[in-house]
Parts: sequence; structure tokens; C-alpha cells
Amino acid sequence: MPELPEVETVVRGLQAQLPGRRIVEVRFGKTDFVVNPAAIEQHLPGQRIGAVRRFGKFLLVECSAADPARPRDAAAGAATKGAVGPATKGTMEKDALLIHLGMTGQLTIAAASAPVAPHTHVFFALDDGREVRYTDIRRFGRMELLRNGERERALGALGLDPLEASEEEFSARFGARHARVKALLLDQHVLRGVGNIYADESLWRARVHPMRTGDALRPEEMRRLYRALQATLREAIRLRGSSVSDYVDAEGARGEFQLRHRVYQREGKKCFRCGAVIRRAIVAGRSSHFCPGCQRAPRRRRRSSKK
DNA sequence: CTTACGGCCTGGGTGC
DNA sequence: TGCACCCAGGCCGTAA
Repeated sequence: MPELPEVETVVRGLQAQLPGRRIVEVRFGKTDFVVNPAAIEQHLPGQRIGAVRRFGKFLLVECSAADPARPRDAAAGAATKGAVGPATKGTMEKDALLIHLGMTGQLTIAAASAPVAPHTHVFFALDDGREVRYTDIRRFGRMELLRNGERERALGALGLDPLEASEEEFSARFGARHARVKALLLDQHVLRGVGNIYADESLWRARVHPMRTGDALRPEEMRRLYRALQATLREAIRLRGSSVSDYVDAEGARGEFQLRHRVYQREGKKCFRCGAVIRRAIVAGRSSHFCPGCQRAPRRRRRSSKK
């Protein structure tokens, strides 16, 4: 399941290979996960790839017309700091291919002559004989070409990047909410990039039960959660993500953080910290793994049902 | 407004 | 061997 660390790993792999390459052709298999395939086929061929960045769980592949007679574009885009935001207003946004990997999406670089994996639905042929391929068994992913001015609409509502947020920002957001912390961690409008694996792993590390509500966390718990989240994400990036099913990086290699999971998919096994048996329960509609020994459940009774 | 929840996308794994 | 069905995770619509 590609979450922030997996997407970051893929982005780094693409960023090391793609900038400067020109896209010569785009070919599609199935397109039901592509917002406007015709626009992609029309606008991308001939463009040169610029930066590849991550925004939450989204990847952005920036492109610009490879016409050397117009060096102004490069100058305008070079100073771009964030991917979205009011700061981009007034300046020219480069075209950017927006990609979400969903559950089973893979973006890999391969020689055009290399065998094609099943469920590969998009091919971006490059000017060096290689191609970027998008493979997605379930096709829960998304792909869309964002043209000038469209980033705000596509990405503007997303929350803080958990690795960039300060403890104060994090506490303010969580402390103001009565929803369960598990739901808050997964809510992309609160934080962008956290999914089920890293929500569960961070909560275990922080010793916070997933059913606690944001506004009920004591200051030290809030601080532990903030730190646990960042530490977990950073370690997962260092280990190139979690490969629990289909995830691979841009070179097709699996990650290793699944070997460090403490609760995720460890139902029935012993807690590494206290020895209690890891449990699984549905919280916020999602399968949640936690240790009943060191993650204390909130007082029962979720909502007062007046009457 | 906030929160909770059901359903949808698809196909691999499971169990009969 | 075949086949029905559960389920994964993100997201969206709807209800309260």
C-alpha cells in the first residue's frame, strides 16, 4: 500500500533518473483510472521532464515544452518552492502529471524492450530508449494531467505534510478535533500522506490507542504521537518503504520496513514491548492493529445518546 | 459545521 | 478443478 514513505521512495528513484529526459510517446492500456487520457496523449509527447515531487501520497511529474527557443519557462519555474499554494498565483505553473498509486500502483523505469508485467496500463516512452511504466492490478490509482492553474484545485485541500509540520501545528489540528486519532491520522485533509500501516505503527510507538479522540490527548501523549509519527515515517523512508503486497520502487525493488512492523498485520502475535497479544479491530472503518497492553483504551461510551 | 458509516472501485486469495 | 465470496485501502456521498 503506497503511503508517504513508499511514494517518497518512488519519487526519489524517478527524480534520480528522469529530469532532462524527453517524453516521445504515451501509450495506454485501460484508461478508466485516467481523468483525461486524450489530454495526456495530446500534450505530453515532446515535453521535457523537470522535477519529480511528492505531495502527500501523490506524485507530481513536472514537464515543460522542450522548445529550446523559449528559455523563459525554465526561469519562471525554477524558483517554485511548494507544489501548490497562493505563492504560485501569478506565476506560470508547469504542466504536471499527477499520479496516485492507490493500493497496487507501481511506477517503474524499464528498457522499452523489457518484458511487460501484467496489468501495465500506461507507457511513457523516453528519448533514451527506456520507458516509465504504470502497472496497477486493481486500478484504484489515479492519473491526471494538471495544466497551468489546476494544482490548487487538485491538491489545495490537503493537510499538512507530517514531516514538515511543527509540533504546535500538529497539536493544534489534533487537539481541536473530537474524532478518533486513527481517523485523524488517515484524514488527508488533516495530514497528507499517512495511511493505515503508518497510522497503526505510529500509534503503537506512541502508546496511544486508536480509539482515543484528538481532543482527549494529554500534552505528553500529543507530543509522543507527533514524534512517533515522524520517527516512524523517517525510518520507513530509510528502509525504502513497506512491501506488504505489491509495492516496489522505481527500480522494481521491494522495501524492507515491513520487517520492522510492530503491530500491522501482527494480530495474535506478541507485542514486542509488553508481550500482550496484538489485536485487530475496525476503527474509523479500517482494520486497526494495536496492543491492548500498552495502548490503553479510552473509557467506553463513545457518544452520549441523549435520552 | 462535525463525525460516522456504507458503498464503490477491482481482482487475488481462500475455502468449499 | 472450478467458483462464489470476502477483503484490501482511499475516497466520496449521505445521514445524523
